[in-house]
Amino acid sequence: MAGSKLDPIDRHILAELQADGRMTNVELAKRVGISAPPCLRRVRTLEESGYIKGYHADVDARELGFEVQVFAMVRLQSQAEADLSAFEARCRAWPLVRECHMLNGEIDFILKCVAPDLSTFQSFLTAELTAADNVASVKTSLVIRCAKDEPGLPFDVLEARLSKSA
Amino acid sequence: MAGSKLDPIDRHILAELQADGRMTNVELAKRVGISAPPCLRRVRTLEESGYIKGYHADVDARELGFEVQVFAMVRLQSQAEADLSAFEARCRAWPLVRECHMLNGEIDFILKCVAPDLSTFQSFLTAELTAADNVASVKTSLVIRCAKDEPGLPFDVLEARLSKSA
DNA sequence: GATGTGGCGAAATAATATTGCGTCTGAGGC
DNA sequence: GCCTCAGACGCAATATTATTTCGCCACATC
Repeated sequence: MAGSKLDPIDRHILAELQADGRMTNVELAKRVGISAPPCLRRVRTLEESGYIKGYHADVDARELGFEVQVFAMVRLQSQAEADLSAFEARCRAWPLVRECHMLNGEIDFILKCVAPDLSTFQSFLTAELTAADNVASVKTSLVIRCAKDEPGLPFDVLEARLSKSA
Repeated sequence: MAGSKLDPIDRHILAELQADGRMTNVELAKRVGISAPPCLRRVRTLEESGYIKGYHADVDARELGFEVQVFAMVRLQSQAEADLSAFEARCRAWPLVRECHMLNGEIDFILKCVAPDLSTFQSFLTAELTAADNVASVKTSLVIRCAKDEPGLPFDVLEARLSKSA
């Protein structure tokens, strides 16, 4: 099973750094119950082995002037691999598109977009997204409000699972 | 306009910390072109005023055993505020639900969910989500692959906008 | 029971964060 | 035009943290 190369201390470290990525190493060591040097070694190992992909400040979108958040459900005309890849590459190049997931079912892609205001998004939608090659249809839904936006993963679910299989 | 209380250096700090939240203050100061003490003062101010909501390690979901990611489109029977809030509260309590956004249009909510495997998600879907009070219908779409998942905001868009209005 | 591997922690050192303070610049009042 | 003051800067000093070094112990292998 994936993740089983990690011991409980490693998972504890990941959970703590997921919750507060700027915690000092001494504080982290205290919380997971080991001393600072081995704790730092574990963190470095987790970083190098890819368990930790990076650290990011969580910046308030509204405060910064990004008032609008939109989900766009995209259907393509062709689902040939070359066409899927081409669309993904286009998404990566659009700064307003923050996430692009390929889905099963009738919708091919779901995009999470941000914009400073509605007109900026509308311009993007009509001039770029809908107009792009191979795009059959785009259905957009404005985010009215956000009830939950937890970064990362539920470590409690993971722990429960591992204790069962043990 | 929102964000205009920030000068270019502040925005530069936000952009850098969004890209690498664990950058040392001396490195950050070097990049934004001021000395360390005022740089740290600015970071603290940005944290206290809520521009920076927190810092998080980005943990690899697959490596940790979360193989499955799903978007769930939920419609409710009643859209009265009390019923909306009740559903949101339930979402906050479900660990597999990482994001819950209220949308305009025919879909009331979109949920981003993770799970260790498909059967775990199916159990959650049938026993919890679909079975919850006031839920009229749930349409789920499995994420086949993720082409883009950028944390945070496009600062280049913001800078372009501000330079135009100047 | 010898031996090697891996992880731990104490101590020392290097780097970083943080505080205190003197200086400069720009806005507003006289 | 000049004075004053608030805000922000940078230097230098100090406190805290990160990082390296090294010896010790537990466990698995033979």
